[in-house]
Amino acid sequence: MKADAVRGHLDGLLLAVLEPGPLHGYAIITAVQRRSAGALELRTGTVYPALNRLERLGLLRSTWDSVGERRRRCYELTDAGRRALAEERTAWRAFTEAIGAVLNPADARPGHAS
Amino acid sequence: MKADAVRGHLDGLLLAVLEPGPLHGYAIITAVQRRSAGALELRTGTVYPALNRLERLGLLRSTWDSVGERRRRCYELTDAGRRALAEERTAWRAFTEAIGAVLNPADARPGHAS
DNA sequence: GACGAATATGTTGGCTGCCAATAGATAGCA
DNA sequence: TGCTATCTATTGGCAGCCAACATATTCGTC
Repeated sequence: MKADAVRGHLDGLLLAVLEPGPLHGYAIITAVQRRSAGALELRTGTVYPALNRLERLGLLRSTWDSVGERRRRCYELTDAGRRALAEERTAWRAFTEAIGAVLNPADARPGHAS
Repeated sequence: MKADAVRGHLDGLLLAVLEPGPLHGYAIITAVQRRSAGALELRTGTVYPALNRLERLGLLRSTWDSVGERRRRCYELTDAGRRALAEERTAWRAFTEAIGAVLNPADARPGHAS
């Protein structure tokens, strides 16, 4: 996977891994990596600023929680975040259909009764 | 479709619309637009520099052809271009599978016997 | 014969947004 | 005593697409 590939789709990834429940930043990175079978390795310089931005936008809410002396910042989806996630999924579908239609015009697209 | 969406996938689009046969720049833009059902509207400032770059890379070959007084620059795929297109398709598949797996983890993916 | 729209090719500057590099702290293990 | 994993965070850079601009031909139409 070439670097920079997630450009424009990062927000959706972050919102998606937070859908099942709250996670802290480091766990978000490993969750994305695990869910993508190792294909997507986000960097801290990518994730932490993005999480802050999403919180400023009201899509996430964060709380500090302590495990012993270690502090973790846990993020969870807000209602607006869930709506945004739904929009990201719709946009992703439109995006892949548009690019896919150009890249593979002869697609049989089975199961799609037009 | 948000602007900037094709970032990282432009080369594949250009190579793909040239697969059936040679086209000039303006026709390439309309072809992408038509194939994507209007979703992708590439700009000249995006396409012309990209075509030049792809020619420098040896993936395209261009010839000037004249229709009356008007001059058109027609691009066609080279062998290297066809190989690059195949790679772009493979990369696109890996990309959509990776993002899709994170975005829609519960995908039933019918027909895929794991 | 003038005007607009479509056809056709190109360049320049700028901005968005991800990444590499860097920094620093705790915890567990050998 | 180190080494690795866990955990958070900032800064600077730059790739790459786009908006805006510049220019010319062709065709319909008024």
